Amino acid sequence: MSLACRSDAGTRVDDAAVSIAELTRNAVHVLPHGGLEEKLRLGRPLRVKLGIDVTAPDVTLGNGIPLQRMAAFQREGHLGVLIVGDYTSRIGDPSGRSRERPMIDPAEIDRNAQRYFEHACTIIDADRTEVRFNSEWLSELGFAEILRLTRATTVAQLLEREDFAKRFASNAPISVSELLYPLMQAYDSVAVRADVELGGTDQLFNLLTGREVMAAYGLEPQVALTVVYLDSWDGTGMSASRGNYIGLQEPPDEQFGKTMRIPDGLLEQWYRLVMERDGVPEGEAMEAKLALARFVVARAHGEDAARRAEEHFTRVVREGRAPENVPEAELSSADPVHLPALLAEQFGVSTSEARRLITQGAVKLDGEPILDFDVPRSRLEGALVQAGKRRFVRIVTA
RNA sequence: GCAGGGGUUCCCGAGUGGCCAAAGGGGGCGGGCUGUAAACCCGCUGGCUCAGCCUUCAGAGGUUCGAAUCCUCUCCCCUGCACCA
Repeated sequence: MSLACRSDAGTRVDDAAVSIAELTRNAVHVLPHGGLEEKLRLGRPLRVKLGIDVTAPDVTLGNGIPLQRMAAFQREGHLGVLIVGDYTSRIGDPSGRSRERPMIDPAEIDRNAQRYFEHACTIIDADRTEVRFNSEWLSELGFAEILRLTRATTVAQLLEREDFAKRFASNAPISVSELLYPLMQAYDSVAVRADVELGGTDQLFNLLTGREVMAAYGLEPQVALTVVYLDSWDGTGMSASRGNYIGLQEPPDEQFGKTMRIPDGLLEQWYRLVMERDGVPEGEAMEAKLALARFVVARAHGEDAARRAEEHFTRVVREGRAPENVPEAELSSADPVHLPALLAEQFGVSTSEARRLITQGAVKLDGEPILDFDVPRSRLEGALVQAGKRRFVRIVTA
């Protein structure tokens, strides 16, 4: 595996006025107390670990929150270590109900890891990041070694994890392999000699188990640093599996539009977590949200893209006009043209749905609603076809 | 292994022989209002050149004029009990 970005270069560590506050910004737990200060006093680049999920289709803005912490460490000269749980995901979660779920094949994991890394690099510093696959060490473990690992903790301790505790209390099943999960993750910390491990608040238990296990292996335990979760426009945590996410590398217009969709009540949280600003500027919520959207796009795609995305948003969404660059499509030779088929092809909907859109008056030809399924070719040539507010296509003659 | 409870359309969840492409809610889409916010209102939400036809209620058979609903077998999930290292 050749992930391009490994470098131990630049070991500048300012031990003095390093801002702990900056490193622990938006942190919920930093354990143990004083642990981070102690690590920093070592005067060498710290190894800051973060486990990443390569089964998900995209890297989200929510994933970006811990990545931003990693970036903060990197700015101080420390090293980020991204752990790809390829081995862990190969084991799979046996409690899942989808029996069919095929093991993700290694090639796909590689692709996803590469993509994750590229996306993450909009936030973190590629030159100070190491990407490791945990199969590298986990696949080497023999049974005796695994038993040694399990001796680092006890069932009672593992059962303290909240979801385990709940399930245990309610007699819901807990598989042994699930119980082993935290241990595998902990072993990763041993393998990469982590000084700090980052994670969402739900990871606290796993991060602390990492400390236990490291100690059992005679290593200085890592510092556990958890950060707040980012809520999405539906008020629940942003997650790739729920589909309520903004991808770090989504097209600018998408990122902009989705950001504008968040409820005003989330502005304060997003300013704090995403922009790392302490307060929302005075004035219209709308203005604050526009600034936020610009920030999100600019970080991923640059200032120019952010400006264009805002222009696009203003033009298409606020003013209801057609965008500047409308994709073009050619007509097949039929006459009259069957509109549902055209819409289905151009906008990726079923013809049944296309029919519904037409029936509901959502489809417009040059701004005029059209209610017919079949339209004369002549009427379409050169016309701007619109479905709803956001889907446009220009018909061109070949 | 034994006993019981389950598997319904994107999700939750009703439905126990015809009125079922399947209640209700969520989500999504379209529209109104607007700031692609919130709140509220209306419509749509399996597929198909669509007043009709086709494919869905874990899977395979069967009963019936007719099955998501009844029977048989299979698969899977859950709960309890047992067994074993």
